[in-house]
Amino acid sequence: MGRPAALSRARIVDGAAALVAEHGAEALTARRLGEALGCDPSALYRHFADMSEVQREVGDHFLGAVKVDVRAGESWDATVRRICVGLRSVQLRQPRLAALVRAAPTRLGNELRITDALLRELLRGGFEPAAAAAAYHALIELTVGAAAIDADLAAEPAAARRRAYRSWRAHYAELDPAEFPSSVTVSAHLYEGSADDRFEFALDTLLAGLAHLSRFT
Amino acid sequence: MGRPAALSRARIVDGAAALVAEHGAEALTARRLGEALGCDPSALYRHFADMSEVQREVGDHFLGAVKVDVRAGESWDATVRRICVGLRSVQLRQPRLAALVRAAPTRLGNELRITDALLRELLRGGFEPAAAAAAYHALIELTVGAAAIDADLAAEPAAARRRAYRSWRAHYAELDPAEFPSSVTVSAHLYEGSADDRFEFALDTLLAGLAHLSRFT
DNA sequence: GCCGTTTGTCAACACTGTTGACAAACGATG
DNA sequence: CATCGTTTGTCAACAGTGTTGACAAACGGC
Repeated sequence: MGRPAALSRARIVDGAAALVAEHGAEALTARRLGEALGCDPSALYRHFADMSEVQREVGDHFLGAVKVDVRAGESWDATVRRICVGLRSVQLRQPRLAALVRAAPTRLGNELRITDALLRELLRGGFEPAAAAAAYHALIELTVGAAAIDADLAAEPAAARRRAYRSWRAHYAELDPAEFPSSVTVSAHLYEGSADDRFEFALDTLLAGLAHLSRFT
Repeated sequence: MGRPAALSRARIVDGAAALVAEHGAEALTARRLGEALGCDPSALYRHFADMSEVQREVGDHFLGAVKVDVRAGESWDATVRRICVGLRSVQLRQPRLAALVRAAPTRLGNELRITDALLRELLRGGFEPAAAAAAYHALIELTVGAAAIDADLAAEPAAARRRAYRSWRAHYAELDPAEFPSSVTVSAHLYEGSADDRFEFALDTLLAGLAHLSRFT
């Protein structure tokens, strides 16, 4: 019944993911996606309510790269750390898409997988369900949030990133010491090292704080 | 020399801030701003390189609402907490603008004020400059990052927020226990309470972790 | 063979940021 | 006083964006 479907949700998401992988998330527009799929842009609306629905699915598609397997002998906090670092790296690779996934949980396959793995490790680490939920939210806020901050610059080549950090550092160093004394004092260490270093320090510190809340400590 | 300027950076920023305060950040477009100021949209480009420059200045304008004063007898971590909570509340009030300010530090007046106050408290709290910088970055990543996550929903009325949280919680509760056992176990506590509660738990836990790194402990 | 449904096409609408050519209005100069 | 150069705002246009409603093609069931 009805004209045979050349398109499907799966074909559209695949095409969209390929487009994003090759030309970046800003290339994911109705017209470019239609061109890539050999159809009119408006045909997409037969399968998705709007473009943001396509973006959500593509976002979850990329979350598939995050490894959440259990490893024998690995402590709960080491596993949590590994999952958060992996989640961050995926989000940094597709900054614009990450922006769409972070506001609300997509509750699609890959996101559920990651959520369940984090909760699994927290329960294993001696957190009661209520404490595990609180710890989960704290970890996600830091991980996804920090990725949101670092995403734009992460898209630039490493040399440009270092240049930006150096220029910001210099800016703080040259402030008026009377008005911004602490900034001038600390300036040499602001934006020192990589964004990954800074995130991992924050994550380790948060995990240390969380560890004190476990039943096992 | 030259035609007298009816516009100025200050007038444009004021008009833009008023526009944002009344109609939200998505109303900040060249055409609407031109209309509000009674000039052609293209006149803005005589004073700003592009619209993102206007947005940065408006973003910093709103940061003026964050109180960073010192209070006699308040511990360093209590002050840091207060500043972070204040910063978050401003960012939640103007979610779209916050998105533009977070990728790179604007290094404009109000942002510098907040940065200096946080560093001041960390130095007072017994952190060496390098440690203070690391702690500052961790606090900013959590605060600004979490705001990025919560911003969209924060724009909705409280009833809609609670409805969204309840619906997500229900979704986790109804997952297949064989595939997502931990999610089902914890589901009753996911997205429990307000986003502010969750943020403040994360902030307190991070601050507890940081406190162990101070010279004074 | 017709009918209804599904599905893709096409043209249009209402937006967006941005640019280049033009004109008005001023201060300084001859 | 007239002229010149500079500054500043206006206008029209370009190249995009998401989205919608009318239309036509292609199929399964009757």
